[in-house]
Amino acid sequence: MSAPTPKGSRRRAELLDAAERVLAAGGGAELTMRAVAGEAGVRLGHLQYYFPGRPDLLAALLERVLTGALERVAALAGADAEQRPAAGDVLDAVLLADHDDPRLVRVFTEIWAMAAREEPAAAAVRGFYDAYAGHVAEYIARGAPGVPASVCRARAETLVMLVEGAALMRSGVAGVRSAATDAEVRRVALSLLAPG
Amino acid sequence: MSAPTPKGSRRRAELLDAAERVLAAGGGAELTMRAVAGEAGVRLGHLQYYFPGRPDLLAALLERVLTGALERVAALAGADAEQRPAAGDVLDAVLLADHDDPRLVRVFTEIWAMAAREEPAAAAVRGFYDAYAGHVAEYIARGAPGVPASVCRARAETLVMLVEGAALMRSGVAGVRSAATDAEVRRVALSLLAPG
DNA sequence: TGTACATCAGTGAACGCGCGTTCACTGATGTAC
DNA sequence: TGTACATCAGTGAACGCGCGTTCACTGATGTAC
Repeated sequence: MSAPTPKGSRRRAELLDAAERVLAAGGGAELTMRAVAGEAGVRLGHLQYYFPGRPDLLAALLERVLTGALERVAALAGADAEQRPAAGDVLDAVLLADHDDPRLVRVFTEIWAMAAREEPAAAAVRGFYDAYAGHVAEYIARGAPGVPASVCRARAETLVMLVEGAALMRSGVAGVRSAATDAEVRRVALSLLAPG
Repeated sequence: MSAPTPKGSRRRAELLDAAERVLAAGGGAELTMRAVAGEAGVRLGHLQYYFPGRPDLLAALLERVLTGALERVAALAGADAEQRPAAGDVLDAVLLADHDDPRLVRVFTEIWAMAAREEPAAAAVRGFYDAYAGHVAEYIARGAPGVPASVCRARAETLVMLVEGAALMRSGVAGVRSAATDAEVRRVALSLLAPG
C-alpha cells in the first residue's frame, strides 16, 4: 500500500472508526472481521483489501487509539510552554472529559487485556504511557523549576497510575463515582501536579 | 448439584485451577471449554458435567478469583482490630506480594475487560471493589478515630484507585517498574492510609 | 479530446477449523435391605 | 456379608455455526500517449 489515495485514506479511517465502535460495544471477542465489515457497511472481502488479516486491523486500531489519546494529553499538558494551563483545569479536563466517555474506558480495558496477552501490543501500550508520563513530567517541571527531573518523572508516573486507576473505578466497570472520592482524588492529583 | 461430594468439590476446584491457568496464559479469548478440559487433563464432556455451559464456568471462575483476592485484603487490612499491622507493612504486602505475580495482574486485566462487556460480571467486580474499599476504610478509621467515616471512605477509594493503577503500570503490561516511582507511590499511599 | 491499459476499490462464494452444545453411553461409587 | 439399584463421574462422537482466510472476479478511477 504505497502512497494511499485520498479515497483510500478516508475508507481506511472509516473502517477503523467502525472497528472502534465494535470494540467499544462488544469487546475484543466480538471484534471480528465480519462484524467490522458489517458495522462499516462494506463486504468482508473489501475490509480485507485494506486489512488483509485480523492482526493488521488490530495493530492499526491500537496505533490509532493510542495516538489519538496521546495527542489529547499533549494538547492539554504540553503544547505551549508560555500558556501553561492551570493544574486544576488540566485535571478537570482529564477526569471529566476523558473519563466521562465510557466508550473510551471500555476500549482501554480491552487494550490492557490485549497488552497482557501479546507482547507487540504491550510494547505499543508501554510506549504510549511512557510518552504520556513524559508530557506530564514536563508540565510538572515547568511549574517547579528547582525540582530534579527524576522527581518530576516519579510524580508524573504516580499521577498517571492514579488517573488510570480512577478511570477504571469511576467508569461503572469496577466501581461507581462519588463526589467525596472525586474531591479526594483531585486533591491528591493536584499535590502531585503542582506541589506546594 | 445438591450437596456435592468431597470428590466433586475437589474436581470442581481442580477444573477452576486449570481455567485460571488458561486465563492467565492466554487471555479470555483462549479460555475455551476444550482448552480448560485439556489443561485439567479431562475430556470435554466431563468438564461439562461440572460446568454445563461456558457461562457457568466463567461465573464460577470470576467468583473464586474475587473471593480469594478479597480474603487476602481482609487478612491484611482488617482481621484483628487489636493487632493492627503498620500501614507501611500493609502497603509493602500489597505492592510487593500481590503485584509481583504477573499472573494475577493478567487475570485482573481480563476480569476488567469482562466486566466492561457484561453487566453481571461488572456487578461482581463492583461488589469486590466495594468490599475492598470497605476493608481499607475500616483500617484507616481505626488509625484516625476522629475522622468521619465518609472521609475515610473517600481516602480508601482513592487508595484503591492508586493501587490498581500501579498494578497495571508496574506489571510490564502498560509500564515498567522504577524505584523512584515506587517510592513516590508509597509516599502518596501512606499519606492516604495513615495521614498526619 | 479520445483511447488503451494499469491500478484501485469492492464483490461473492467457498474452504477448513475450532468452537459450544447435545446426547447416548459406560464404569465407579454409594446406599438400602 | 451380599446383592440390587440409583446416583455420580467420566467418555466419545456428532451437530451446526461463525470464524479467518483464499481467490477469482467485476466495476471504477487514474494515467500515458
